[in-house]
Amino acid sequence: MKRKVTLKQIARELDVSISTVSKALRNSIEISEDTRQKVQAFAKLYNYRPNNIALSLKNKKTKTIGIIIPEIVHHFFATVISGIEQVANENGYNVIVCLSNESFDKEVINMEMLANGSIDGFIMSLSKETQLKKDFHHITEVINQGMPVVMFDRITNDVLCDKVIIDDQQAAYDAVDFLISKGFKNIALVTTVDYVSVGKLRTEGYINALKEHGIPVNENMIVKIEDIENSASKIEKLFEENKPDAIFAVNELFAVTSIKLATKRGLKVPDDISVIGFTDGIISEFSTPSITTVSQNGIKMGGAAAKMLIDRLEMEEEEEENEQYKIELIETHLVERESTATL
Amino acid sequence: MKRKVTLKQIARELDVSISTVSKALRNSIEISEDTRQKVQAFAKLYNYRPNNIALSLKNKKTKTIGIIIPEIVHHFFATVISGIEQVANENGYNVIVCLSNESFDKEVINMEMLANGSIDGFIMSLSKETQLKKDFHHITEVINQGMPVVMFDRITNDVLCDKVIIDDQQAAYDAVDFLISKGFKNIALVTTVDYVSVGKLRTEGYINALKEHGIPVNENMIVKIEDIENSASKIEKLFEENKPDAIFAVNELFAVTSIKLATKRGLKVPDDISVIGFTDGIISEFSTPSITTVSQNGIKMGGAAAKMLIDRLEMEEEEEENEQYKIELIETHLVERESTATL
DNA sequence: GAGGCGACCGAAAACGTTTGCGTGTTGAAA
DNA sequence: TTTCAACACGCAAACGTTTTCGGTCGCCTC
Repeated sequence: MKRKVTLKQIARELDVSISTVSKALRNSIEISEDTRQKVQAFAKLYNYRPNNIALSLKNKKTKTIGIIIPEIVHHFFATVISGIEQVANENGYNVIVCLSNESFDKEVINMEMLANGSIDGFIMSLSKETQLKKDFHHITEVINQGMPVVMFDRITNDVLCDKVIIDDQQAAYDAVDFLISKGFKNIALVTTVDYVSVGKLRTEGYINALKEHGIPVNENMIVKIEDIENSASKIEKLFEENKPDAIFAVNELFAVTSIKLATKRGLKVPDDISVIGFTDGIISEFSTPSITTVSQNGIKMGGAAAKMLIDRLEMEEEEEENEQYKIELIETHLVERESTATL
Repeated sequence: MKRKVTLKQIARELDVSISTVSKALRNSIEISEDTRQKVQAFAKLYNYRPNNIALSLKNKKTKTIGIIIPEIVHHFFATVISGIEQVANENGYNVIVCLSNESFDKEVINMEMLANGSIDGFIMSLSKETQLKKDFHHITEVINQGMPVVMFDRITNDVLCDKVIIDDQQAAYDAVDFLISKGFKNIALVTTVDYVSVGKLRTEGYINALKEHGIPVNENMIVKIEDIENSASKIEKLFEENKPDAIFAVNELFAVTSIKLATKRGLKVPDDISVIGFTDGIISEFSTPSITTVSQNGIKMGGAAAKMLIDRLEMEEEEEENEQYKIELIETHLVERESTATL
């Protein structure tokens, strides 16, 4: 077992000083051609690689991005990470991933853990609990210490920082507008409870679309789901009492669950009822029928977030002063599949 | 913007030495009660936290685990990460994730990047290209430098290290055995190309199950898929020429694709044909019909891998010498859903 | 032969910790 | 008054780098 070789060891072997070795390896003109060759040959032979930790300490830069998300077993978040990782890698950064599991406490602990020098900046999406508590002190604290933060998807306006989002309201509007253009008038909404920011915005988009087309909003057509496990009865009640001819669901899990329950009642999708989901994930693509959905490009979101963070990290001090926080909108588009028909 | 405070700054403010501050914070009896109080109060006020990088450099431990996987947009790998992260977190470790995107080169680059001090050990699953090339020098090199590696799922016997796998052959055998017990005799296999280790093992399990029940193995009933995009024609040909009454697919993507193509031909699942998949992911659970599958507990695999790695990392030197490499088998079980019937 | 210059190299500081050991001050015992 | 613990604290090294600032040659110039 040959341990990693250090500058000091090379210096000792070759009977020169540490600084000479360092300079020789970086091709400094201060060092004679002769010594340079010798050192480089030796370094190559012993496969010398500078120690990242020592470099980080010296440069006060870790070249590492911290990601804090609620869950990773969730196609959308996985695609975002994928997008972040790609851009990060292209720029010589690594990513370190922490999961809050939708818990406020774990989000705080993870942030504090990483904020002590392990990373250069954060990319994060809020946990449900954090959104519910509206307590963002852990984030503002980190920002106050000079560590940049980029929030995506589940954001809050109470924190000043760069953000990457989709226009949830517009996207929802477009989806419902699409249904209306297909001739549906009895359109139900399956959404989250209000404190989930994206759920709320999508709900607003739904309402706006109906209003603009002169369709009255019926509160009974709006189902708010807290917990997917216990959602069945609420959705079944919707079918029973309101007989919608179309459903707009704010995520793909709600969409596929709605389809399953509809099928169970003998309703055919899309012949008897059309369904549109949100978030173009595995489920929408592979379930039968495949689901028409608002595609939210996670790769793009992640990439944009990473780019924003790295840009800020590599900004000169002067620029930093007069740089405003930005909000980047990632465009969405409707992917039409089998779960929608024309009335 | 108040920058992070260091020992040095506290020392200067309080007019004591750095070592006094350090010892006071660690409650050393060397320091008087008085000074201790003063230092701790000051540290608390300014929210002092030791710098992780400096600690890493000193202790030669980063308390960070490197994960290298082919993809993250893949439910199974996401669950594994989730399992790793949980166990790692409980033990005070962070995880840093790198994706090889099934590329040998990227796998090598990522490993080299992390091996230079950034992490204490690796948990990894091989990329397809690496499995194809059978070139593992980057892994053995890392191990030779004294950095522990735990491989999971896509492993190789050419590298000596701890491993976490499922008994792929047995699990496949059980799945096919289940189909046979339901009365099926015309069982097709949709699998990967041979160099993917798990695909090969599952294929062997399929063959064994048939043989043990005296069912002849028909090569035409075995479809090997290289690329999911171009798989349709091969599977369609299978339906056309061999009319299987059941299909065993070695992953859920192959299973759902088979179902889709069957449905397209007018075959009803499970009335006309039964399908069993592998890997219990989102698709199996939510597609219609939901898919009977061999459940491969990613969370458990990840947790076991993390535990093995951490155990080894925290082993004393003496133990380390006579410690053998272990292979841990994670049990699988069949989840029966709607895609299988009794003949 | 003195001064200057360029080529080549080393010492040391710095990043932020921890820790073994040395040292000064005190109080009490002799 | 001397001696010796005990106590409280500081010094310095160490982890592995990079980089600034000198320093020592040898050679050239006048």
